[in-house]
Amino acid sequence: MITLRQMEYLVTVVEQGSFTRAAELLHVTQPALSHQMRVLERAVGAPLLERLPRSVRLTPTGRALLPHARAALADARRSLCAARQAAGLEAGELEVATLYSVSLGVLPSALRAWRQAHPDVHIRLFEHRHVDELLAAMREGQADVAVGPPPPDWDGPVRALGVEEFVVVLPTDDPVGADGGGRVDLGVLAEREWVHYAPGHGLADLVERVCAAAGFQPRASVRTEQTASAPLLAAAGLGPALVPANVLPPGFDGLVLRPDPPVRRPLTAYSRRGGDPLTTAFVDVLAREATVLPAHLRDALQP
Amino acid sequence: MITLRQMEYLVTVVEQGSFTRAAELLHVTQPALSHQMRVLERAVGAPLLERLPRSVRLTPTGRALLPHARAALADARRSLCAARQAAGLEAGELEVATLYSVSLGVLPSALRAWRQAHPDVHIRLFEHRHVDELLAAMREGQADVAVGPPPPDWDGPVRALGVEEFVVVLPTDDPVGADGGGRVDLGVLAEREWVHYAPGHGLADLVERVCAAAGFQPRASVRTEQTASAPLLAAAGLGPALVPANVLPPGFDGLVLRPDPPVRRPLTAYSRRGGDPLTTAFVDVLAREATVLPAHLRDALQP
DNA sequence: CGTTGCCATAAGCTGCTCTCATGATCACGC
DNA sequence: GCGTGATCATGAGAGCAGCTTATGGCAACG
Repeated sequence: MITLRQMEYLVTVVEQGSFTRAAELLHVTQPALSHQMRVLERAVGAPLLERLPRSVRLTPTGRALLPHARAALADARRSLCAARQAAGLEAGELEVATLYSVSLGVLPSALRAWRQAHPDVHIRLFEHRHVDELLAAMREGQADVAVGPPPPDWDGPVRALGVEEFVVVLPTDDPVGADGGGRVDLGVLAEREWVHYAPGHGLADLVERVCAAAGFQPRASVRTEQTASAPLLAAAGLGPALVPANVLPPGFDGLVLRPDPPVRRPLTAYSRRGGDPLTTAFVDVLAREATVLPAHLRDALQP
Repeated sequence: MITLRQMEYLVTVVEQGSFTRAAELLHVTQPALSHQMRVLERAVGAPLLERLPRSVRLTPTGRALLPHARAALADARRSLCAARQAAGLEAGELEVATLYSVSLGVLPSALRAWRQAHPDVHIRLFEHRHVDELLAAMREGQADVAVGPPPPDWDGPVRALGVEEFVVVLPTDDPVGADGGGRVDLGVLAEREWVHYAPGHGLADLVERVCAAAGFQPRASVRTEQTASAPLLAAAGLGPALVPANVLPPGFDGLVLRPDPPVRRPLTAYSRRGGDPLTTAFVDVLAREATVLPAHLRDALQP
């Protein structure tokens, strides 16, 4: 059975007159494209393309097939478009409220998937420094959906997205990393000066609460407003920082330790009751695509 | 990206009003169908089907999508049809000449694949008892393509299909099978009465030739005109038979031994020069699909 | 003649598509 | 009300398809 993908590949090769350029456009490698064209030719039973040294041209067989291939691709696009219009998903604007750290760590992958599936639905993002701010804004009707910790006394739909894990960041050569098997008792860092968050920043409260549970109040070497700065400053030697694991990029150059006991924060997507199809669809994409615990740290953080 | 298969599945479910019946028609299981409908609904972002206890009905979203799905499927079929018509592959008659044993062992799988891909191209089969007969018929222009051993002094295209392996068949409890590790020196069977082939049958010559090389002339308990009978008669105890491995069905109830030295016969597809697209396409299918060495004996027969 | 451009092929990895097994829900008949 | 049958959903596992990386072959060009 020939596939829409094969037809799309053929159309692109013909338009570009080159396997190599078509492969680039399609975001696959040339051998994959070459192979699929062969598969398609075998399904038909005759060559569709004539490979010339510096170009590619259609055979008469290929010329007969091409317009129907284009039509099939157009029909497939129209089927999706018509279905989405019927479901109210084709266009519009979706308002998303969240925390700074979430918009840095968890959201990007979900937003990427969403834009791919719904290119004409605009996203408007509201960022908040603190959990309480976020909830208050939602109660006042700020956005269609919020992404944050479970909201107390919320009467609309609440969808669990996963549990964020916090990690301690230090320079690669910090002596605390020499033993402990990738874990650290926060009490060991009681005398350090910490990379802390600015007052009113949601993670400041979390750091205070966690250190208090470990028996000390952290002194700050620096207080940052930007979640993304904290791991960089810590790796540079300004002191330990406690950050959500999901804000660390792959290949982050620093010492990453798990606090013992673990510091975790569940994340949810919550919206108002009687939500529209767009919001529902977005929450579905979030639940599927949000990178709450990034793959490159998942193995290291599991018990 | 939604696929033609998903659309085909949806159309069939809607026409049948039942996942179970649609799955039967499509020759897949119900869970596969159920899963693909879910995948499609996720790609769209909204339900397409409403599952009722004894039936299935379309949602408004599904109703919007369906006509375009039908159109895409129709365009895909037209693309294949148009391409094949341009290539001269859509209809017609193909004449195939071969040996009795080949039409029994090697050809069926290739013909099955051919009929699937080219349902409107009729096959006319000419069977011959002997290699020389086959070649003479082809020289006289009998068929479009012949399947048999390499033809001497043939001036058209010759395509190798693989090498047939011959095996000795005996009853399961024959003492020759007790040692030898699945192999047998034909000389050991010199005093036996053989299940032989009728004079003029191509395999009669081959048996005579092979036994002469082992130093004896076989006596015949029976001479059969039918290649398919030989293994059955041998397994029933009328004597050893030498048959192409590919005529043995899976689960054949008999002792199967490899002659030592091995007895092999290459097979080719040969046709006249300047052959038409249909013949070329058929030879391609043959080269890909012909079961020269069946999978269930392949491991046992390898060195 | 050497270099560059471009497609084909092989090997290996990952994700998709299927099957089988099982569970949940509903309708129907006794 | 209970048992049975029909039907779709979900989970686990196997095999296959589709991809990537590496490499080779061929033709054109300087």
